[in-house]
Amino acid sequence: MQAVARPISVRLNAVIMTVLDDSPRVLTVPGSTTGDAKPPVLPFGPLDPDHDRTLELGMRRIIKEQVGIDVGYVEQLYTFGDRTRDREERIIAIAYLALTRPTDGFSWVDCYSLFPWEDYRRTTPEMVDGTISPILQAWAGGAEALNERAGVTFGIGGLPRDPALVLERYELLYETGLVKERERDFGEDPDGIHLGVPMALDHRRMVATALGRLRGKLSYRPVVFELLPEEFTLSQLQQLVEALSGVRLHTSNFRRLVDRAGLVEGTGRQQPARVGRPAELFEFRREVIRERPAPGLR
Amino acid sequence: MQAVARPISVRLNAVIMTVLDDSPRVLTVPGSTTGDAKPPVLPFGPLDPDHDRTLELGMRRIIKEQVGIDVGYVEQLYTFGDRTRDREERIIAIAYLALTRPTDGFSWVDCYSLFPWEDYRRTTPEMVDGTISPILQAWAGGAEALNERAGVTFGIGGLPRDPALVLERYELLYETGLVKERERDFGEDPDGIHLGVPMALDHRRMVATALGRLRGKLSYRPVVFELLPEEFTLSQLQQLVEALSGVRLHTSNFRRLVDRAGLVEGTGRQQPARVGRPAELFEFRREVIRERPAPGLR
DNA sequence: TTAGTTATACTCAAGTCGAGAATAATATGG
DNA sequence: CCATATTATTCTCGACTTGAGTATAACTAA
Repeated sequence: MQAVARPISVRLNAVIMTVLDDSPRVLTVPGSTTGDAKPPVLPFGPLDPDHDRTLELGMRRIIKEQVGIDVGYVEQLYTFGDRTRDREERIIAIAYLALTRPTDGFSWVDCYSLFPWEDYRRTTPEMVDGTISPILQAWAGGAEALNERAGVTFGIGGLPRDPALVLERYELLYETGLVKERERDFGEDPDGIHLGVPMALDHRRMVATALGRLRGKLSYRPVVFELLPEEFTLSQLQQLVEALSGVRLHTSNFRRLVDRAGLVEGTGRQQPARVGRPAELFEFRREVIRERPAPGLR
Repeated sequence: MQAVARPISVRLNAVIMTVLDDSPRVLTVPGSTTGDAKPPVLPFGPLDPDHDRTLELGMRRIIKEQVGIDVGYVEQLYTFGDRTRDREERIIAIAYLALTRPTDGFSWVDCYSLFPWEDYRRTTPEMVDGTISPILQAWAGGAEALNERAGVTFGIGGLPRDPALVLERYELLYETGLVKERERDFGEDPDGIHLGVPMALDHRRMVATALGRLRGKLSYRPVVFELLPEEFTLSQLQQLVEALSGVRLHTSNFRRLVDRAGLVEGTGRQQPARVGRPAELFEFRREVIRERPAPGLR
């Protein structure tokens, strides 16, 4: 009594990121979820098996059709395909990360509204010690067990915290029911504490994957320059890196690093004066790509 | 005059790796390619949309069915889906990396027979300076243009070479027609020089992705211990890392690193004596996972 | 007992990193 | 015109890490 196999549909999802007003942001589209609450939705669409020669070209086509922009940097992130409850078809979602300079007229969602526990630029977010730590401790059954995973992923208890573990932290909150999506997927604890703004489907997980990947890439690929204008100051560069990584950096050490890495070249020109000493304008040294196997800001 | 859309099939591919006789190896199955030459094939099978709850569980099922083993470490690598010529269906292949200790009775293919340009343990492989460098130079149109990409990916011309760029090097050889698969896919240059043992479909590309990922992971995840017995000597550990990374390491610096990283713990026991001074047996310190966010051998 | 072999420990200069302090060049408000 | 605030840029220095070489230890085989 073998039933007809459930159909599989392959879909491409775009996490288009930028940095705007000192925050990493992700592009969302109106979305058509039924019901009152309309959580943000990433651009996505089905693979066209006849016309999309490669997956990446298919992704670019969908972005062009839905958002109207040609993105520069595109990179495959991860393929999501866990079965979700009561769905007629099995969806395989191939997620891509794309980078673009900030463009007006789009709905750019602040990543730190999605993941408020990820922004350590001012101080440790209050919710980490105030909410996450005690709840994870109770969930894990005591401080001993907590350290097993939570301590090190969230950097609780004086342990060092790796900014790139964005996905690991999101997954941990998902498992403990601290994000709304858990309730939606399993019907658990509708009155529980829910942190951060939820998104449709597993889109927030995709953004977590993207931000984590991007943070990791900063140290060995010159990706930041995709987000900057042709000419920029070193302060702008530093603020961009701080926004993405969610930590504050020591200015003179950062400059030394940028300098030693050979990533930029002074133009001699100066930024139109505002207040304070005017800054020199720099540009990306493209040659660095041929000089070093892994150029970045580690 | 819209024809019926080409059907899409989703398949899971396993790159099951081990280290045997000082070589990284990948498990292949008999395969059923038509024709005389039977290039090695990776285990793969279709996703069962009704019964595989997650992609990873589907992959484990297929490995169990086809190879008969339960693998420990499993990680998603990449999803391949470029359209290949004259095929009725569009194949989306989700590739996974799995690690296992060496097991008898399987066809373990030496990765360095697939990628002979990747083993720098004795010396720079002869083919790099002898074959690859001049051909890439001619292809790129002079030394100047070569440096653009080839110089830095292959470490030609005194440039540093990153062992983790296995995929980038394979792709470059593919583009220049130096691997057999290029001829097969595009019918180019059947009499050209072809380096390394080819595999079926895009399986060699998958193995390149796997080896590159594994080399990268060595430095921030304690993956090597998946490949070692419960107790091992530091020499065994070093040889394993050398085999995977394809470079020779300075012994006392390696030991210092392992020690400082807190990865192992002496058992007090000694290895059954062979020749020379007997070595102490060590075991993996699992606690390291709770102590550091990214424990490994950088 | 000697030579060969493998394992393990010590040393040291060069380089890198983290943190703080000092100096420079502008605008603004008296 | 001068003091002050503000932002940019440079220096310094100790602690730590890295890369390479050298020395010593513990065994087997002859």
